[in-house]
Amino acid sequence: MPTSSPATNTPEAAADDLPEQLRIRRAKRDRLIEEGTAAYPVSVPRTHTIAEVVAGYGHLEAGQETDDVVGVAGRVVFLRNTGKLCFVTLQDGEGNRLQGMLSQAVVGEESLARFKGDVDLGDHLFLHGRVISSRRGELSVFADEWTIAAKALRPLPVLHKDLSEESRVRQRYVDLIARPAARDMVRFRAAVVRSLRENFHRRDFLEIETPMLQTVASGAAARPFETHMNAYDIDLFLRIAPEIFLKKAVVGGVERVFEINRNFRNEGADSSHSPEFAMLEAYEAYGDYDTMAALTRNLVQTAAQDALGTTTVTLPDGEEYELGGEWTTLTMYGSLSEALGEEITPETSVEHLSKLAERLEVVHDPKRASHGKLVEVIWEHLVGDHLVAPTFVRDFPVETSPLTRDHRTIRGVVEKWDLYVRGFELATAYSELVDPVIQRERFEAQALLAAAGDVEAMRLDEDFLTAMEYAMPPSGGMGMGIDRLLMALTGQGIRETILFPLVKPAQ
RNA sequence: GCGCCAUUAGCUCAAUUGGCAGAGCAGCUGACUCUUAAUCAGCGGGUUCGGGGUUCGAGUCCCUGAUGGCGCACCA
Repeated sequence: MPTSSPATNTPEAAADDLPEQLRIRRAKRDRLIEEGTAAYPVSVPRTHTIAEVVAGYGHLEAGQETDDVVGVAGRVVFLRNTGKLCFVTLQDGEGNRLQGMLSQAVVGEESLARFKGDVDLGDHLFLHGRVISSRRGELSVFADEWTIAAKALRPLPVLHKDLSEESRVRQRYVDLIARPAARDMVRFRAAVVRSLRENFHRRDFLEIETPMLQTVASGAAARPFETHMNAYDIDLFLRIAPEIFLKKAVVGGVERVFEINRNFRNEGADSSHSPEFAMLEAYEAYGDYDTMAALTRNLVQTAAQDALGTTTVTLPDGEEYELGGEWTTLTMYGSLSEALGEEITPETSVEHLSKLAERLEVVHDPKRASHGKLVEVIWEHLVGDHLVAPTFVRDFPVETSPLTRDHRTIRGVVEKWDLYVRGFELATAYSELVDPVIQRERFEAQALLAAAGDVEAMRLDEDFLTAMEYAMPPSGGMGMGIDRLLMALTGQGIRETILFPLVKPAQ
């Protein structure tokens, strides 16, 4: 039974309501402090990281000892308090592990007894001593001194079982301690984003940051989050896309530009949609959707190579997915016509498309049925849902793409592609619409949809049109979901790729 | 938004037809100078997600709410 000191340091009697294990840990902390031992020292005299010791001494043979003395620290993830020789395994944030050995003959009876009584799984521990290899060949620090570096008040979860999916996202810090795949994802994501940035820098693209708080949320078809600014007493929106401002930058002469930042969409959340998600957008003056396709393929393949070391992705189920080489290109009308066995063109009537949709039992909102909407819905059903290998789908109907320029030769179609990877949309690109007169007409068409009740119709940004009237050079533009790129490179769901995904409060 | 499934000890999970709420790890006490998810002896630990109902009796059945997972819808 722990010598429960008078609970002078315990804030409230509520401590009595705590589960047994938390009460015991709190009592240990209080006792340490009362005895004059820091439970949370300001620092410990660390000389080496765990990784450095592993790298420097990993070659030791079983039983081999050195006289090299190190000070190391890490989280206790394994503890074996035997009689006169104790074992403890320390882990760093990357999951590197190093064993400590504490012998009564070296540290003395009193110190070893304190070690057994004070040190728990989950604590941060400092060890000072010689680097040796145990008789069983485990690299170890043979401690002559030890100190608690930070006392854990909560027990670690079982380390050889995964946390429940809910705990993983609600307490990611615990997930990171317990699950190697969670640790790997953090570093993998950083490597991917770094690869993207370096690739852009090599191409002389400038990275800029555009407003997140906007008076009009435009640039995409989506419902925004709303907020209010007190100082100006105006309603503001969290951006749904950076597109409008990036194009303004292009007008101003920032001719190769990109941004990697967060978008916010007030819509459903599922395994491939998050209310806030990281987006890459890039614009290139004097480029078009073909130069964007080449750029995008290089960005994805280079990121795979940089972060993964290969363009062959191994999915969680063990299957391999190839991102390397050239990618298939389809046209939307061509692939749809082929799948249907009849020619579908931009001239095909809404009535006929509606009948086709009905026959194929494609669900769609009849109130929003337009030629473009129907073509896309039927295409997704017949073609898109079955695309597995990386595929560019080109040349979309005009109605659903208000920011894209008309195709240079085909009437009723715009120069836009979507990149599909394993059935989801990874990226999209346009030959940007730069004619301010046509752009205004497109926005007016969207306004009609909005008036008819389409909450996702694109909003008009007057200042954007003013900017266009100063003339924007012919340009290509591209957008890619960073979280989706991580999904493509790992096969994981979007919530695993985001370190701290939004979760509903448990109440 | 709709449907299905889940929620039990610190963690991961059991509990037969409605009949004494359990295991492993973790914890506590003790033994052990080479342990690796150690072993051995012993001991604690529960608002069975919240609220209501049926019943002699509810973890289990019914209603309702919360959270999560999956599917559908929505998401150019």
